[in-house]
Amino acid sequence: MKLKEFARQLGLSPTTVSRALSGYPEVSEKTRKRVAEEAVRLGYRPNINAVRLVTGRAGAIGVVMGRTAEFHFAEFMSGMAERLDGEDIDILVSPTADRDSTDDVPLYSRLVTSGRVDAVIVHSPKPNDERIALLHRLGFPFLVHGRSETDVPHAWLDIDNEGAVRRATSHLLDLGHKRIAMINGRPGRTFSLHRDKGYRDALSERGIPFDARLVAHGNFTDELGFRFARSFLEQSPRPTAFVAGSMMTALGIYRAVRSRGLVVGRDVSVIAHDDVFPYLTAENMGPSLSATRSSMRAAGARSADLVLQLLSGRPATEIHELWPVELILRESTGPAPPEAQS
Amino acid sequence: MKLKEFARQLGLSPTTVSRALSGYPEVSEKTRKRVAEEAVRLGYRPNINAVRLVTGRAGAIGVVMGRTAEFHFAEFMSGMAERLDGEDIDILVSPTADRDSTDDVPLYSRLVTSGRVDAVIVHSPKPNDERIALLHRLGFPFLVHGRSETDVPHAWLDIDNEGAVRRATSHLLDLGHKRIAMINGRPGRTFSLHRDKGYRDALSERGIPFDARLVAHGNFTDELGFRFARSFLEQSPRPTAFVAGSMMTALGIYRAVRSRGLVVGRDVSVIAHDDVFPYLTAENMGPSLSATRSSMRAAGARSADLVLQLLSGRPATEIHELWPVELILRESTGPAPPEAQS
DNA sequence: TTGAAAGCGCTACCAG
DNA sequence: CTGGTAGCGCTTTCAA
Repeated sequence: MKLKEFARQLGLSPTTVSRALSGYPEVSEKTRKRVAEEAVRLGYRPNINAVRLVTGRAGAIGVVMGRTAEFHFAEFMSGMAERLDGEDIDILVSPTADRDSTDDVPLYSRLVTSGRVDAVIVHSPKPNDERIALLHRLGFPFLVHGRSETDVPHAWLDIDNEGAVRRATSHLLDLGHKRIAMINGRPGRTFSLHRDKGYRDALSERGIPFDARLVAHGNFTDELGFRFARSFLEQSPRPTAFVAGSMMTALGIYRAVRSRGLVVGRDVSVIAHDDVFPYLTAENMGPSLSATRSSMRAAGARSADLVLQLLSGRPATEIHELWPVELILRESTGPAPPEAQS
Repeated sequence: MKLKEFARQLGLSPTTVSRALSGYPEVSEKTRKRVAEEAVRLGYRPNINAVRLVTGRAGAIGVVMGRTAEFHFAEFMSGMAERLDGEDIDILVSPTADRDSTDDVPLYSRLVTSGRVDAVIVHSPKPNDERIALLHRLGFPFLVHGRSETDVPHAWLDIDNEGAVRRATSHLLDLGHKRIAMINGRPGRTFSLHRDKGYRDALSERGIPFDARLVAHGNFTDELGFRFARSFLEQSPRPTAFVAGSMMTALGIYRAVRSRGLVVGRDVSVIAHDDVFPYLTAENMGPSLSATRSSMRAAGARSADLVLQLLSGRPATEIHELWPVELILRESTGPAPPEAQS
């Protein structure tokens, strides 16, 4: 059913029907109501592609899915979907075969010029991120999930990675730990750098020297968590505590600790960052995992919300949100073992 | 830059340019080449919404993201993206706030009539799935990832869940296990039913009676894996082996086994289904996890491929693929402990 | 408050 | 092989 046909059945002009459906003020309440009801009854829905052509809006927000970050990503998108429900805005996942293409500049370029999306969300930026520069140059609306250090003004939403890790590390120091290892995220990303900073600052506050041999960077996989933890535990004296970038990393660390005949929470303490997954919970690990905690789903929902604001004209320079991170203590953290105290 | 303007700069008609860019055969090779080069040079890209309006194609494949299945889902989508790269077809994730909305019929209905997508992929069907009936009724192209038992002819891609679990169970029986528990997926879904069947058939082949107290159904989370495994292990005699529906479930089982002071691979054997995640690997669990294995990413890529075939006219009735599943034995499986043999 | 008509940018039919 | 042109279905001036 087309607009023309539908309008004729109502005895109205296409103009009036269009206005009624779009909620324009100049249509009488009575007419609007009638149109709305009949649309449902007769199953009339405007052709979305015609609407898009004429309005110039794509009706979608673009995201680029990198191969490495995807278990976070699904949660984020889920949150977006939650917020976008009923908004008539879609989420467009940009196809790419690239391995680590979250920062594939040509891809963003294509996405923007293709007219498929009204805005894009940039994930895991670097301090000096080319994607941000590109998007700004093109004058295209975008929101950064994370932070960069670019001069370019832009909208962003981030969690306080630095503060979270500082607190986690300080807490371990409070417990008497002196050799604290950190298995951080991909090198070069701002969130990893912020976490590095939080870690170093906490150490230096207590006058504990930074030891580069206790810090590693890489993707958030159980595999790397295990490998790095194994190698750290071979040092002498070995670390008595770990700060980990993700739940998957923590799984690897737990396994490494056990494989050395040690016990998590007694011989070795672990604090990880928990993005709050429905299928893998810090509380349910054995022993339950102390964690810095911030919901990826909530970030996705709020990001969608902010993009919507951006699209309705709120200046990007006004849109900056830094979320605090909770530190939740469970069984995986305990006092440093006596032999390490000495 | 619009087509008209671009064509004028080339000294050609819009018609010819359009045809050249779309690869129509009636354009001379020379002209086509020139047009293609100039398009890149001048940065001309057809307005996608105009193309969509006039062709009636949406240029996107729709997927509905359920809240519960999402860690599989990201892998699947990643695979789709891999295949769709360069095809000028997007993946559209349909926004929904519903908890378990993978089979939200009104949602599919809206998705189809909205004109946003050319085809949809249906996940985790039930034997008699309403979504399939709906899509068939509407005459809309779709591919089912999984199987149903409906009479409606349709395209599908599935893995051999029944065979996989039959082999896993048989293997455990070969090892002397007699009380084998199964923690399966969501009740009512065809894949869960197929796995149930594989399990029961393997038992009955050996004349071992089916015991409903050893089977549970639910979402694939570590939490449920743990809870079910705990409760099974409280039985007397307790099960000496588990068949698990997912890696997350297996994590929960491992923890439950350990929490009872038992050892996986010695006191209790575990085989799980592994969808092959980059961030959590069966091989890296402790002990390494024996698994039935089939790549979700590969399924996503192939599904996208099949949808493309569907859209280019291949009959849905021809598109049926059943993928075999590997059984990979690692350390989590071993002979039934002697006391259980008796 | 309602309607007529001019496009949005492109494809595809029909001519040449 | 190339070009003119009629729409695709809708929104939005402008006029009534």
